[in-house]
Amino acid sequence: IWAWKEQYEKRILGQLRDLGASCDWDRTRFTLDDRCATAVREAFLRLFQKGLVRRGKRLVNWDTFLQTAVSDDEVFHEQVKGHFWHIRYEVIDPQPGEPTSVTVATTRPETLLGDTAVAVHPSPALALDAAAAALREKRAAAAAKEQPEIDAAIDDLAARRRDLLPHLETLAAMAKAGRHVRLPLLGRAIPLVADEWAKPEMGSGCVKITPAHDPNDYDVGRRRGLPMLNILNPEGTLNAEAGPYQGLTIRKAREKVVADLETAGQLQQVEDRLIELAHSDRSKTPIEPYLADQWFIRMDELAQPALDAVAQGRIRIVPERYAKSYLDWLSEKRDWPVSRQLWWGHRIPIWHVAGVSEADLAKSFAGRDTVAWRSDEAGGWFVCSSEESLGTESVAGQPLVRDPDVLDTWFSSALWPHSTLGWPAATAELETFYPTAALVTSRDILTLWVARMVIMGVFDTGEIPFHEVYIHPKILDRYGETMSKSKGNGVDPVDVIDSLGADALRFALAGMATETQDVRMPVDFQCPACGHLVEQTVQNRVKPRIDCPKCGKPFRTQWANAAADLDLPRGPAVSEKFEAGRNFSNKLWNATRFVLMNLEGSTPGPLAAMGEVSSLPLEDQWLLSRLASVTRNATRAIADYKFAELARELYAFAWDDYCSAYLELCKARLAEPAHRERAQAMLLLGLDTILRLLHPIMPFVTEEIWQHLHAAAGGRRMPWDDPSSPLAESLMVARWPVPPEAWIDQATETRFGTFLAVVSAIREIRARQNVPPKTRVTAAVRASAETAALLEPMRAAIESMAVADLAALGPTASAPPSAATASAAGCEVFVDLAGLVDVAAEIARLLKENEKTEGFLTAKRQKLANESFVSRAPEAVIAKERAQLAELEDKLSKGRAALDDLRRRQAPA
RNA sequence: GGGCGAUUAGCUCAGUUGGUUAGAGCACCAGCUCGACAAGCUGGGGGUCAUAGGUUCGAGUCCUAUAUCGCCCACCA
Repeated sequence: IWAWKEQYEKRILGQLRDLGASCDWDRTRFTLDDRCATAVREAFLRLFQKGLVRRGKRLVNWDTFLQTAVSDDEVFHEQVKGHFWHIRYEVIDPQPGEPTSVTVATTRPETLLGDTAVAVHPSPALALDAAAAALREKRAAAAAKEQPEIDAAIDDLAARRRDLLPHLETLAAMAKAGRHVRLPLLGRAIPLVADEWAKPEMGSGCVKITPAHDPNDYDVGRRRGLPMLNILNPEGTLNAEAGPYQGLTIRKAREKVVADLETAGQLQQVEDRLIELAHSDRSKTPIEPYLADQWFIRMDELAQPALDAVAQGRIRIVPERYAKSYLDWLSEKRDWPVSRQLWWGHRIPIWHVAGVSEADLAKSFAGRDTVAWRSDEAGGWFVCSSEESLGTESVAGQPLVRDPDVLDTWFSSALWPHSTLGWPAATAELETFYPTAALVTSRDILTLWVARMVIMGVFDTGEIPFHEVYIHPKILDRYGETMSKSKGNGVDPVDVIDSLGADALRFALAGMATETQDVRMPVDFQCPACGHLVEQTVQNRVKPRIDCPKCGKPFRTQWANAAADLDLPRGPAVSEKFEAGRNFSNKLWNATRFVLMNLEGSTPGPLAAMGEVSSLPLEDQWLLSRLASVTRNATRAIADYKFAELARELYAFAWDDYCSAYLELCKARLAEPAHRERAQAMLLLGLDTILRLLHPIMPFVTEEIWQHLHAAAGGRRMPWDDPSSPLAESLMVARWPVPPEAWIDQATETRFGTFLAVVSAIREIRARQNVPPKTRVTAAVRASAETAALLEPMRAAIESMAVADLAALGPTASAPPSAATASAAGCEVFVDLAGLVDVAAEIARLLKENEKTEGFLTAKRQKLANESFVSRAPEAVIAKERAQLAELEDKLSKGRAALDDLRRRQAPA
């Protein structure tokens, strides 16, 4: 929304400026009256009444075309051709041996009308030495070809030291003695001051000081207690301070000042040079630094409770490291400038009235606690009120004139937690929902927004506004830059929703929400004609239309505005990042189709009565164990704001465990009437649980599936559902799963892992021997008696999943005469390929495999031979290493035997 | 100038209190349309964990320095 608003604003203002229009803010400004306006006025009045609102001065970036201050991020710098004017200021009553004038150089000669001092460095010799030392250091570190340039600079400094230093020393002494110079053209006497801002290594070593129109000069002015003269009117003409130049525009004034200096003989030199000039992003007009009266909120008292809330842990910031920047920033207790010169916003509820006494005010507003006032220290009064209609009143015949400024957008935002609940009225919502639970936001507004919400929440209600603050990562573009309105590198989420779905978007975003990392998201434009992906680059990302490099047809982008562009088909900005989410939705949908298809003819009821877990088949015990541990991990991930972990855990469980393993196993069971019912129940249990766990990050597809399940299996109950009430109408209000911890069994998961490894080993042999998928093979598994015993019940499953007949399973199982081998989880797997086997390929693979095993074995032996490892490492670690060593030795000997076997077989051929 | 963070596969990212052979998705290679799913299935290749030191039996993980990048703040940290 922000980006769009900016685009419109820029376009409109740019066109106005091109037409030579001027801007009258009093007519364009309007006040915002939303449900928060009352809260804003009330909160401001309370601050005013407590003496926490003050009037003060501030140097702002002034846009003379818009007649408004712009914030730092609305400023861009551009090199322009300009001049450097060297101007002579005469010294008043020079003593013998003193110079009669000083020379300063400026790119903005008209600002001399606002000069209130000329500065020289207090100790020029030291400053020159420091500069020379810095250059020598730089020379030592610099590459050879840069050195001549640095040498020249060092020589220049030496020359300055010789020729200019005595002069500068004299000036520094004069500054300390309180001498003055005469301001050209206006004739005012201004002091010569000593300040480090004047650089002896640059120019004449002297610098003019215009505190009201230059940030550095403003600092000097504050340090030296200089007067600050604003010589500009808001629209960029000179004001009465400029004397004879009053009423001229800056440009005209500059021409006239230069001409007059020339006439007066005070212009010594004019240099051409390129100048880095700040421009307003909104109007493209050069920025004028401008000293303006602003409203401030005093922070000294207000900040402390907000500081304490985080320091004492009543507000928890996640990730924790951000608490530091919050505390550091608040502890400065810097006053908050709240007035803004914008064309929309909440208008400051302060009116000004002059020519009345305090008694008049007291009489006019007698008995009204909605009005407060304070002297403006110039004979008038500032009146603050929570009543919007105050401006229609008058005091002793004098009008109340409202302050033209609006409040900083963060002022109303600071009230958000309580104003949206109805404050200042004591509503039921406020009572029920305040303080809120968690605030989720981006780290760059931690101070701007979060800290101020805490401050204002505590000030207005006496309570902190929330207990936890979650700072989420930011998405960057392919170059690692923050997506921003001015760069135009944003992605419209609606494009993603249109092409891949809202769940794909949300799932992918959750997957990106890791604790530390900001995420790069390369984006492409998708050609609507041919589907070709056009990489979004710095060049094309701000264009309203792009010609597809493949099919040549043009399409429009999100920036299209002209009628001709708007007629083109839209080329959405897409990213493959979201495809995994779309594919996952699809996978869930298809798995559901399988379950529904196999539920036909059954009417599932409560699933609680499944009997002793230990009496269930291995795969069912395994599913329950996985279900319980995944649920536990997912629940914890949500509580800890670890959304990426949540997404990964559920993706892996649903796809690999539920679909690839369990669902495949069920195909055989569903075909047998004796096992069908239990398989149906277990499939439902798994799917239902997955839906509930996924719902927070994939709300739409899970709800849709839930509704379908309602039709087919509305009578089902999970063990954690209330058996006496009907199943939840919507997934949104269904109970979060709470499987018993007792379901979790590590031994079961390990055993099931062995089974999967055996299946995988047979499949691997098939793949590398290019056995067609439907061709049945004969396999044998040599395993310890213990392993064989637990694999025996899975025999049918192995056979169906690996498309194999298991000829032998046990410690004595032997390799068929012509076999390919593989090892899996301590078992040896043989596949009889009778004549089909590619012996040469098998030998090559075994050689490679054995070599790899030997490598590990050598490393392992060395480790265990290392005296310091064996004596210092924990017992468990050493035992583990020994077990691995034994396993590797076993694997190698089997590998070598298989190799010998194959070589013998190959020899006769 | 101050502070915070990052650097791991071609790309985008995980990696728990230091302990098996560092993982995922996409991309890549080979083979597959079997009644859930080609947006899929099965298998595979691919990494000196930015660089240099240090601590440790053991470092992607801890410490120091360097380089590069990002962000916030800047008269006051």
